[in-house]
Amino acid sequence: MIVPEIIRTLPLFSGLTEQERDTLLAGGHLRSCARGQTLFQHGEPVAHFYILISGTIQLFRVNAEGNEKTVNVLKSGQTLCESEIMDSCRHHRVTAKAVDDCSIMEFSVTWLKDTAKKHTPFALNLLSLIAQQSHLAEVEAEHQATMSATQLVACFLQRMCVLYDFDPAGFDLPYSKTLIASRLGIELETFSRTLSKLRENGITVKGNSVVIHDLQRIEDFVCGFCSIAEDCPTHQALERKAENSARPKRHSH
Amino acid sequence: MIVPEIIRTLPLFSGLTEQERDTLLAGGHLRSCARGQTLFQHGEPVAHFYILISGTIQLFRVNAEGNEKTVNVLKSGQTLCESEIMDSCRHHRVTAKAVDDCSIMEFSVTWLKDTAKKHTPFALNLLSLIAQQSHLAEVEAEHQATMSATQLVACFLQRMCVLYDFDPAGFDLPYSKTLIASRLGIELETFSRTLSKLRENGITVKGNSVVIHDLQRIEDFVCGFCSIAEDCPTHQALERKAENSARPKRHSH
DNA sequence: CGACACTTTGAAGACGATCAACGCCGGTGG
DNA sequence: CCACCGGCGTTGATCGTCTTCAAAGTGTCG
Repeated sequence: MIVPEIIRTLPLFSGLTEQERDTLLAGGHLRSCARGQTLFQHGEPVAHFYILISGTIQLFRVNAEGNEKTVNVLKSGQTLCESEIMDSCRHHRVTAKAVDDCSIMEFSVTWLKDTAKKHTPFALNLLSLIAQQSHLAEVEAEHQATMSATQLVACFLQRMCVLYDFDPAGFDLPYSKTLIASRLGIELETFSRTLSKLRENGITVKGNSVVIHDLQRIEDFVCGFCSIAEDCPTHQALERKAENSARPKRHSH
Repeated sequence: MIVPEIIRTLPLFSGLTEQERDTLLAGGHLRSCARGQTLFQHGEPVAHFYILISGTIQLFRVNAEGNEKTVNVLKSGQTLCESEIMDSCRHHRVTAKAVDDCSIMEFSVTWLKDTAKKHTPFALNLLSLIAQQSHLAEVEAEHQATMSATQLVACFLQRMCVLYDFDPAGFDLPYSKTLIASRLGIELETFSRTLSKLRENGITVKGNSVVIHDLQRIEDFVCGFCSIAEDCPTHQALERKAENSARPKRHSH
């Protein structure tokens, strides 16, 4: 079997030999999921662990009123259902839907549990992964409770640069504004209005293209409230980015 | 060493022999933390893993404006810092302060990491614990984004009954309204005002004492928006409580 | 009794949701 | 080729909710 490049560099498998990793990976199989298709639905039994190879997946819940709340939007290299499985949760807590055409590696529930049991490094990597997610979720809950819509959007654009390795000086939104608004728990109209306010704070958004003119200013705007400051991974990653772009670049295009 | 009762029943140590567990526990020591004292501060190096034996601990962050946001309030049997440690986060992401006088078991960072490495069942229990926390944090973020202040409070009072094993038909708030409001990310004044609205929905709060007159009504009020429905642990636990109280009780006091 | 922490209540203002209208674009079908 | 449509995003007006500031009420402990 051909191991996709993205899986080779996954922190989840670090500390294992290539042989071990490849044997483990043979326990899964590649499947694809077309744009708009549902991978699994809220309430269905949890049957698989997934690694997203390419494409974008939206995780959401529908409440009694029929409103969708997007819980997360995943990109290649991210995983699905590890939390449900390790928590021995029998039914899916969210619906997963492909935003783009996706290719996905699929493993059984027992594969994940057994691998965690048999390979200590894997269990520790998984622990680290879930601990990080847990932290992100906590921070998000805090943000939702304390930040204004404008700050939420600014913070989101910042994180975008880190997660997708975008250049703050100019990048394109990787998915629709409707989806972003739903992800941030605000209405599309509110989202749209924050963009004009951000223009006064040094972020220009025109169509899909974003330019963050003054990274420092935005950090102050967001992190004054974010209060995670020096230990915030986003903050650190952005600082590294700022350092790099301060230096002359080797290969320009 | 005397092992506190609360630790014996901790899910974290399930799957280990009593011998193994006691040997492990010998690696920690008991300490106390007086009311108002700080156990550790945001930004300090992470040095320990803690299990709270008795008392109440507030986890909070202070932002640039000097506002406190309470991230969590812990009771006996709950643990501190497992997430930071497994995530190899070097500095504390929150401040921990004793609300009551507390007694705490303290372990070194390496104790936790080594135990997870050497005892697979412990690693899996830890994985499950962190996965649960991660889920709770996700749900909380969703609630913060979608529920009104009144719903947040109703939901909080429900959960209280489960976490503290209170009888919904009458119980006392285990800590101050100021702390609860800070925990829910709303202002004390707003919290106070929601209580009158809840009276119209079948919850009476007078001073510290709470009576939930109609559990079903509150569930509809909250879970219509909560949308976690059948798979929500809170929901399930409440159902069990309702079943139990429907039956005549064996030992009344 | 008075000091103090905690809580409640009132009034004003800010912010986001909602409803409605419109502009923009890509596709489809006549 | 143009007319029509549907999905997506913007803008305006209005309304309800939460915050903020101010003042007063409650309770406890010395």
